[in-house]
Amino acid sequence: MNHKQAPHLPQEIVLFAQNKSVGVGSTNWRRDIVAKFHSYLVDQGLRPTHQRHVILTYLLRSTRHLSADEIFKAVRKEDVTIGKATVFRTLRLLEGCKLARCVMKGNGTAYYEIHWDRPAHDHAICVSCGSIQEFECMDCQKQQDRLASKFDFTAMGHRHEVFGHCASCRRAGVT
Amino acid sequence: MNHKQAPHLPQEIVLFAQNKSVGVGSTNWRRDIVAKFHSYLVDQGLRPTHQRHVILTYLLRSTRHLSADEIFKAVRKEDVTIGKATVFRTLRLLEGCKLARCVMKGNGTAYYEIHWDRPAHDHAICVSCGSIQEFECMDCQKQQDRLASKFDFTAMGHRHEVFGHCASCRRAGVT
DNA sequence: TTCTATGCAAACCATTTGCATCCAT
DNA sequence: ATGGATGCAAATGGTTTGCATAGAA
Repeated sequence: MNHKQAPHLPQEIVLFAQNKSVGVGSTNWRRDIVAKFHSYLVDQGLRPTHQRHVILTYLLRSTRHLSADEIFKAVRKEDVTIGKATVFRTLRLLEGCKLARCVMKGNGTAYYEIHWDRPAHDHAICVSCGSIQEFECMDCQKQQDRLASKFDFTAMGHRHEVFGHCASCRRAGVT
Repeated sequence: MNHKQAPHLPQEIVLFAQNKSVGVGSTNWRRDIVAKFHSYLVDQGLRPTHQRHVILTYLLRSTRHLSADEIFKAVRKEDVTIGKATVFRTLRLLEGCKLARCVMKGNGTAYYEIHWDRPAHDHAICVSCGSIQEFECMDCQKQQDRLASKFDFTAMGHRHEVFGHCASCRRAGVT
C-alpha cells in the first residue's frame, strides 16, 4: 500500500512555489521534463500512460498559466477520450514531483504552469484582465530565513502575489 | 441602482492585503470598528442590521483566522435565525470597506480576520497543523514600487504566504 | 494475469443566487 | 409603505471520488 495512484498529499503542501526547483539545465529542458516525469512514474511504481503524456506535453507547449478546465478542453481535442478527472489527477501528480506549480488568481481557481530550473518567481496579477506578469523577489527568500530565526518556523516554500492593474488596462482607462 | 445589497466587487480585488489599512488609532479599536462599519453602512444607504452586528462582533472577539463556516456555526449559537448566506454577504461587505481581510490557506477555503491599523502583515502557515503566524515583510512593500517602475504595473495590494512547519509540529516529529 | 489508471457520473464543498418574506427607515 | 436584507433551498463551479472497465506490466 505504499503508492497507489497519485500520492494523496494534502493540497496545502503543493499549492505554492517550492524552494527547490527541478534542476534542468539543458537547452532542451522540455525533453528533460518529459523524461523526468517518466522516470518519476516508474520509480514510484506508477505507469507512464498516454493521457499523462498528452497532458504534460500540452502544458509544456503553453506559455500561459492554465486552469485545469482549459487544459481539459484543449487536451480533449487531441484525444477525445481524456476525462476531466484524469487532468486533475495528472496535475496533482505533476505538482507532487514538482514539475508543475500553480497560482491562485484569487477567484478560487488554480492556474498551472510547468516549473523548471529558474529562480523562484512570484506573480503580479492584473485584477482587470487577469494577465500575469512574473517577477523575482529575492527579498522573499531572505524573509524565509528571518522567519526561521524569529519564530523557529521551517519554510518549505511560499506564495507571493501582487494584485493591481497592468499597464495596458490602466491605459485603457480601468480604475 | 447605485447600491443595493453588497456591492458586487469581483472577488479578486478583495482577497488580499490592501495597501492602505483602516486607520484606527484609538485604544478601543473594537468600538471604533463597530462604529466605522455602522457609518459605512449608513453612508452607502445600507442598513445596520442585527445580523451584521452579531457577525462583526464575533469576528472582533476572535483572535484566530476563521472560515465562513466556523463563523456561521458560532454565530448561529447566538442567534438561531442567522443564515449562512448572510454570513457570506456580511463578510463580503466587511472586505469591501476594508474592515476585514482574508487569507487563503491553500485548501480552497477563505479564512477571515479583522483588519485594523497596523503594518500590512503576511502569514506563515504550518502545513501540518494549519496554524498561522503573522509577520511583517517590509521588503514586499518595496517590491511593489519596483514592479511599478519595471513593468508599469500599479499595485493595489498583495498576498504573501510562507508555507512550512511550525516549531511545535517539528518538535512533534512532523516531516 | 495482476493491479494500476481511466472515464464517467455522482459526490463534495465553499460560495452565490432566486425568491418570498421580513424589517429598518 | 418602500425597498433593502434575510433565510432557505436550490444552483454553481471547481475539484474529488466510487466504481466498473480498460490497459500497462
